[in-house]
Amino acid sequence: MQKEHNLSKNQKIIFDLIDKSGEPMKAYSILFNVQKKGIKAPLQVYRALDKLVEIGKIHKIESRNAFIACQNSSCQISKATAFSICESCEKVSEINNSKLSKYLSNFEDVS
Amino acid sequence: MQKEHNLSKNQKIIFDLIDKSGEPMKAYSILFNVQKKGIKAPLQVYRALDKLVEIGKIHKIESRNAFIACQNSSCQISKATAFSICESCEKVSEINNSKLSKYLSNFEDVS
DNA sequence: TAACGTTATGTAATAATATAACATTTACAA
DNA sequence: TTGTAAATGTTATATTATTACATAACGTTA
Repeated sequence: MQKEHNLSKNQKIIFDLIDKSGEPMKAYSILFNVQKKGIKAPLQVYRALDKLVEIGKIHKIESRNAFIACQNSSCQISKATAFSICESCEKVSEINNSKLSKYLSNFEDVS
Repeated sequence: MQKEHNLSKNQKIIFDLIDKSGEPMKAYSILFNVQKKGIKAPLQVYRALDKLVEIGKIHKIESRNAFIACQNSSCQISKATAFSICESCEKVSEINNSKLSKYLSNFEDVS
């Protein structure tokens, strides 16, 4: 089990949005969606996103510059995450493969 | 063996620069470095980078917005590439693990 | 509860990364 | 030699992310 984190106001607004959407969301799209809740500037979004990534509630899909809620919050896979991304429909899924996550977790560069 | 590609002028200039550097290079750093060779605009750089990625001569490190020469140009690993990135020194290495590349190559999302 | 350190927030400006749109030139096979 | 795809050149602009600085809220512990 992961440590319980009390999300701050902005963090909660932004996490809820991403979690409900179920798919990767981009920072400025998030910004647009939360403006009615008083979040007005990119930095407010990026700060919340940074924190949410840090505590493992969301992941950044680097190749898309987008953020998605973690699907494995109760297990340790969240520390070694990989995604599949369909090249035609763009559907993103968190890969759930214990061998892969073990390999990534234990990875040491021996070069 | 991979198909032989004849690089165009801009592609060759940019590939040579990345290949010689031996580490990930960012697009605007590349641009700065090739201005004396007549490449003056971001788009000229991005177009060459796109093509070089497409033919497998370089990889994009998505989390760094940077490009590095492929270290496996003569084998099929180049189609299923992963990198290790040191979190303190930033050193990047292309992972060479046949089981991993086989897993990635054969990956099918069954969800 | 007062004082302190830490975390979160607010705001403006700007840096860094990437693409759109359009015109022209080059390479090369039919 | 000409038709076509690939590559190039150029300007403008869109998108993504950070710097810098000020203020407020939270939690601890003296």
